[in-house]
Parts: sequence; structure tokens; C-alpha cells
Amino acid sequence: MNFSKTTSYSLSILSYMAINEDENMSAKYLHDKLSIPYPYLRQILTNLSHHGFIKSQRGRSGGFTFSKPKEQISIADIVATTDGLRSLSNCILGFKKCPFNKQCSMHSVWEKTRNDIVKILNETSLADIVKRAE
Amino acid sequence: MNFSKTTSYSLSILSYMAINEDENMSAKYLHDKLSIPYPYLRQILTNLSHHGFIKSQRGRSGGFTFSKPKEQISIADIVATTDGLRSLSNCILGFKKCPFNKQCSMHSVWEKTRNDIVKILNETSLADIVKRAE
DNA sequence: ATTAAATGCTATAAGCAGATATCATATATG
DNA sequence: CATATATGATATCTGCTTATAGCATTTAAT
Repeated sequence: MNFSKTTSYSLSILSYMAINEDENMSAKYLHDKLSIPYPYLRQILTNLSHHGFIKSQRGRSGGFTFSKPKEQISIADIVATTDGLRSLSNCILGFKKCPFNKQCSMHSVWEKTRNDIVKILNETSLADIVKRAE
Repeated sequence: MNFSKTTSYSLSILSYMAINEDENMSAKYLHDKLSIPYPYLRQILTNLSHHGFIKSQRGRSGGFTFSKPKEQISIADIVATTDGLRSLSNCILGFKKCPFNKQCSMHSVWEKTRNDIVKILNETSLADIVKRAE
């Protein structure tokens, strides 16, 4: 009942980077700060780089920086590259076909809450997260 | 972002059994009706039996029947034996510690929706599901 | 130049949920 | 009684996510 570790790590990384943009963001440094397993962290950083959220600087004193404005990166964008938003559009109980004859009160409740969640995911950018962290 | 297959299958099985209580519920029969992989279905039935929701009758023309009133089996009870309700109490983003400084709008939204969901899970019994299916 | 410290790339391992397979045991039916 | 059809119990396989490892390449600092 939550997002995958890969998604969770991605969100941790990008929100930390957004809040502390002055620091030099190498994989090693992020590993020390966020306690994400180093080799796994590197894979995720590569993935985030490939998806255009951040860009890398190789070589000594290299690292990662944002490659577009933080206003233009929503949580939904990040989730979409890992778990995918589709994971939110499925039945909360995991059914393909509702076995409860459509009268299932689950579905209506979940539909509403799901919409609330997706709305927040879409409306919250990394810039918003920075604001709230201040 | 939804319950595990084991939970989903468990809910399918018990709700089908509740709605069609007149039929002879063998694993084979349930497999035909619900298209759950047969050996996996058998494991789940054993698990549901161990947890006291149903009891088994061995031998030819055997099968499974409820071992307590359907009014006394809530969806939450079923989820608790598989995924566990704890899966609902965690941060939706998968964080142990909120990296967003508590101001995270995620958390308040998720807390409310989570409470809504748990409430429904607790208040909906198999008997209710039968009523709604009629 | 040489070295240290960083990312790029990719192959592989570990762990878990989901799924399968098999044999033992029980029992209704003929 | 013999047999077909159930469940009981348990070992194993598989595929995906999570995690690790190692070598190549780039670049700053000395």
C-alpha cells in the first residue's frame, strides 16, 4: 500500500537536492546524507538523469544538478518514471473485475481518495516542497 | 499502490463463497469460477482455514465452508492476515522519516484518506457484501 | 603527467512474492 | 474393498524488485 523503494528513493533524492541546492551533490555525498545503498543510489541517479530531471558532471568534484526548473518537476512526473501512475488507477483491492457487483463501497471511496492523491501528486512541484521546508 | 495478490485472491474467494454459499466449495470448483492458479489457490485456502475464517472437509466431495458467521468477518480481518493493516499506516511515499519537514501536504491528505479506507475496511463485513450483491 | 575522485555502463547476486509440483492422508461412492 | 476425488503439508521454481560489483571513462588537483 505504498510506492516502491525505487520511487521512494527517487523522491528522497530529488527533494533533498531541491532543498539543499547549494551543496555539491555527488553520489557519495547523497549516500552519506540519505543512507540509500550506494550502488543502488547510483543506478537511480543514472535513471533520473536519463529521464531529464538532473544532469551529471563527470570527473573529480563532479556530481548532479537539476537540468530544468524545479517548478517544472511534479511528484507525479517522478512517480511516472518508476512505478508509473497506472499503479494508482487500479482497483485498491487488486481486482481486474469488481467481484462486488459495482455496489462495492470500496470503489467509490477509493476513487475519490485516489483522485485526491493524484491531484496532489500533480500539483506539488519540487519548488513547492522547498517552500514548505523553509 | 494496492493490496497484494494474496490479499486480493483471499477477498475474491471469501466474497464469492459468501455470495454463493449454497454451492459446494472445493478448491477445484473455486478455481473454475475465479480463475486463480490452482496450487496457489489451495495454499490460500489453507491459510484462510488456519486463520479460522473457513474450515475444511477432506475426502471425496469435501471442500470449504465458513467456520463463523459472515457478520463477524470484516475485510480488515482478512487483510490483516495477509498484507497486514500496518501496510496502511505507513507513509504513502514509503519514507520512514518524512523528508519534507512535516509540512508535507501528502501526509495530511494521505492520513485522511487512509482513515477513510481503514474505516470502510473495518465496517464492511462479508454479510454486507452479500447484501450489496443482491 | 599522475593521481584521486567522480560518473557511465553493465553484469550479476540476493530476496521475496507469486506460482508450481508432489506425495501423503482422508472420505464418499460404487 | 477399491477407487476417485478431496485436502494437508511441504519443497521447489520463477520472475521481479532490490542490491552489489567491477571496469572504463572523465576531470580537477597536485
